Amino acid sequence: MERRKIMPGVNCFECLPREHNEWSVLSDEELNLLTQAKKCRKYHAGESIFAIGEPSHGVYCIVSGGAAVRKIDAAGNSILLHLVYPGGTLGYRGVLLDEERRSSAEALGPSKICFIDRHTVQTLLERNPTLGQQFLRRVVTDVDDAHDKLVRNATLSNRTKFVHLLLALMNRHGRTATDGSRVMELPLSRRDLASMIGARHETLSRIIGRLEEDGVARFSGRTVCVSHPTSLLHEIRPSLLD
Amino acid sequence: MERRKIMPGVNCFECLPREHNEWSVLSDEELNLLTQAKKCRKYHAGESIFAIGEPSHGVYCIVSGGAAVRKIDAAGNSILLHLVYPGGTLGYRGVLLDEERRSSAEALGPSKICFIDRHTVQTLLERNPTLGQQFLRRVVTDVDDAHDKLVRNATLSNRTKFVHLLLALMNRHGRTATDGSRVMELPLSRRDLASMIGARHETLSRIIGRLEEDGVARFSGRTVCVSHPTSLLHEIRPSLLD
DNA sequence: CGCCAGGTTGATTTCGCTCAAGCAATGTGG
DNA sequence: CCACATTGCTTGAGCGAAATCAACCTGGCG
Repeated sequence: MERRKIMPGVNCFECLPREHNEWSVLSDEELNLLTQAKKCRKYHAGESIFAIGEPSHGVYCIVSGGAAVRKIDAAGNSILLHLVYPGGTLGYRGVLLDEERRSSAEALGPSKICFIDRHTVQTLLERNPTLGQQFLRRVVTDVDDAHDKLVRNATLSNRTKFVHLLLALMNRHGRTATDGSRVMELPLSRRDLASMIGARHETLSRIIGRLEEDGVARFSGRTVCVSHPTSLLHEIRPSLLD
Repeated sequence: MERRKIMPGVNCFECLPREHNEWSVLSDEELNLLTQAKKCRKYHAGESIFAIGEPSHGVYCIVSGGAAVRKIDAAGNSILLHLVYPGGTLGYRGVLLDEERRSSAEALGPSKICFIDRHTVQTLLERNPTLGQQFLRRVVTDVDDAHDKLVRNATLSNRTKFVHLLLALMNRHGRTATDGSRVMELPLSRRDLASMIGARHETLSRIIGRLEEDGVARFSGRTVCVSHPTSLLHEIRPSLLD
């Protein structure tokens, strides 16, 4: 039998990531409602959060860990759209439009993620208009990010797109070593990394090889080391044409 | 001297496109406020609505005609992001995030477009929470569209992406002739069409040539004729592999 | 008339995809 | 414990799509 991994102890008052996202505007009374309604769960790495075609029962809030959002293209290829980190909210599309899920999500690593059912979301939105404003801000920044990605995809080479991705991942997952170099453990397979920049995994393999040849970064399994972080920034300069 | 093309006669009660968008939920009193606050203007084809770097003073509502939204990539290339049609709202990003414009917009053809200043938007949002919900729905569908575009860009060939674009444009601008063929006047230059699919304009030229060779469509200046509309749909099938 | 913007066409090269093989790590059933 | 599949990654060879560089054509328009 599947044992429910509900964690009753956690409450939203003490939730640290919550202080910096859309739920920060709730009153104590509303926080009480949220605490009782939400269902917090631990996910293990790679575990599915929701799948394409499911009804959208609610939104998910990342407490710790992270999540990856996927889509499937017309030919059946899996495309990794973006990653969500603590404080981020997941799955609002289906809930707000009252439609089936059109993307899937899975835990990036061991993660704690709260589920908030559609009814509670609706109630809170009606009771506290400020929450709607905050949600609006989140979604607008999401559309903004997507547009920036579209622009990059339109003109950049696979190599440059990958360097952009590396920089973004390094920001989230990297540590600065004592000698100033940056190191991280990649949270994704090469296939997924490739899909994020719209390339085949073989192509990504070659790009990685070339980055190593050029001394930009060193890859060993899922460990990446950039000895001179500015080399990455130098890569994405549009060859400054002044 | 520049003559202001304000049109005082138009009021939001009679605005037809408004009945089907986020502003449809306003009360009579709120509609009065909107009618008095909004500034309606006629734009001629290609006229700038707002530009990158400007402060975001308000949102724009398309009454008739249309608008094109652009971004500039790091190398200075102009990328056409998407088109907005009557009933659509423009420029909400800068207003809701209180930031400078990061895209520009221009009239697609002769257009009537209303301006609603940030203060009025804010007032209406606070006074009528349902408006916020409606706005939320609009922005969520926008982010959804952007994600779909990202997925298409990740895997499809330039030719297929262009066929997708043609279909979308045909839906908006096409007429069905007596013999069942579909005809439209392209609202955009080849350069802009190319930028929408992330290709060079030379490449688009060749794609158009090949589409004509293959009998899919005929191009003459800005006029496009698709004699058998299903041929376009047949193009975008992922070679149906059961 | 010359000039210019927008578009087409050609020649060449580069990039990235496809197909294919090989390899290491991991798992599985006998 | 071994034989064998499986999965994720790398590498190679060949090819095709698209970018690049360039010439040239057309229709405005001063």
